[in-house]
Amino acid sequence: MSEYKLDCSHCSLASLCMPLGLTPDELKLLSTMAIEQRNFKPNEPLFRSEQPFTNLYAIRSGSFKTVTITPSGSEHVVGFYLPGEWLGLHAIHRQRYAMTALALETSAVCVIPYTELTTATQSIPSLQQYVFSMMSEKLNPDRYVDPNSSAENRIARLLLSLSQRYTRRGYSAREFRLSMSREEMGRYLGLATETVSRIFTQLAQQNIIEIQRREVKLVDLEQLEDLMG
Amino acid sequence: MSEYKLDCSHCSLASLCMPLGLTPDELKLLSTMAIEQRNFKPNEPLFRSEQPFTNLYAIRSGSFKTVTITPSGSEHVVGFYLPGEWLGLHAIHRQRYAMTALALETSAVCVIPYTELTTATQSIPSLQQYVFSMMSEKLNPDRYVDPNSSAENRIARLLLSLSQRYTRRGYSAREFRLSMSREEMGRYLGLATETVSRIFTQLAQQNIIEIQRREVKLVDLEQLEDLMG
DNA sequence: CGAGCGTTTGAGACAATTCAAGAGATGTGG
DNA sequence: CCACATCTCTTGAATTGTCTCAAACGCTCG
Repeated sequence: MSEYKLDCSHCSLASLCMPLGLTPDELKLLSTMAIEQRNFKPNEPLFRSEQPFTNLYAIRSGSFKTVTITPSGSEHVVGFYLPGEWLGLHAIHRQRYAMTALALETSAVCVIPYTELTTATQSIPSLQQYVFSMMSEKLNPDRYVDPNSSAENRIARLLLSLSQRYTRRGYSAREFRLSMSREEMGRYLGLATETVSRIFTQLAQQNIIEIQRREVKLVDLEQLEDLMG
Repeated sequence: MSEYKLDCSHCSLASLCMPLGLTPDELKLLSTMAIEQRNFKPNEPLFRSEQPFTNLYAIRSGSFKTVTITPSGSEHVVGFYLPGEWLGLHAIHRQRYAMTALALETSAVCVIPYTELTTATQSIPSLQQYVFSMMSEKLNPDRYVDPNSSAENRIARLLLSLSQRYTRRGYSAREFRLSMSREEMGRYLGLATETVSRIFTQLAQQNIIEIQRREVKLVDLEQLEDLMG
């Protein structure tokens, strides 16, 4: 986990992570924020549940999962995070992280100190709007697993969600590499590992997807959308 | 659906809905916001899915549910809302409501025009903080149904969530009236109506709760918490 | 008092889980 | 660079929790 100084105004992900259309004055203000970069190896924690909240994190590269541990000791996956997405917003309220974030692969994040951010949002209206909007996006129902839906439905949703989010980041909408294991998908979707595996083979037999280990190809997007119900 | 002019500085719910500790100057600024009250009968819509987003709503009295309709026509309940809680935050991002909000009983809300709110947050730091905090709270994992959990677990969670939220509002933590039907609970928790009913009778037989129709009494809070696992 | 809706209870069906085993990758050390 | 250990993924068979279908009960309100 190493660190570098960064300036958002020169970042290639800025159009995703902070798409603001700032005036020169505002840009100057933004670059007073002390943004650092930190690098992570697979399975390294970004923050841990119950730690005091200080920073938000924007993903530069790689991916993360957030997890909670139930009192009975099993791990529940709360979400997956891709480049350009922010982690830690849930902790503003309690001033403590309520889950643990772990790197799914070699990854890098920008560290955004929360107090510096709120100072900036106070004088940059479009930045305030952006934070509101980003938090609002996460409140939308399609961001959560519908407990009424079938296993097939949940997996279709996850694949399409990943597809859309990769597309926004300039990757292929139809072909990508899953950075999480079957078990992690299961613990996110509320399904047994075996069920995830079975559904994947089913979808492949129906020629809706092709899948070899973690490489997926969405062959028939229309049928996949139909499965979402 | 009738309307009245309101001033937050004289509202009895202000300590819940906008607990800000404002300076006199800030209070003056806040009271320039044109807050109206609207009243609702059971099952009246507050907003509908796909309508353009203009207002946030704070509940003064009564309760609401938010629902989405799946393409196959069935209703999924996304959440329940009690006095002091805000509705519509999810719509900031798309500038459109993504669900329909319906009154569960006779209810009243404060209408908060979003543009006026963001103007106010820009000059009242504690108000900005409050909005961030409120949105952040909704991102916490205990706000969502864990698709991994058993029917018993889900119902225990819902009961305890309602209990806590009623407590904050000065009602009894142990005894309250459910404003939603078994069916609505089921559609929220991802369970059949019959399952909800069965679990309630089970919990009553174990002397963990007492329940008669919609009147609940949480007899053994500890055991109920254990069930949350 | 009867109509209608919400709730409860029972029995059979089914989707997903658990348990069990094997196949296929990936990594390590000699 | 191969051999072995380990991890992940797949497949099968039995089990189980929840759902669906069906019917009866009990409020509530006209």
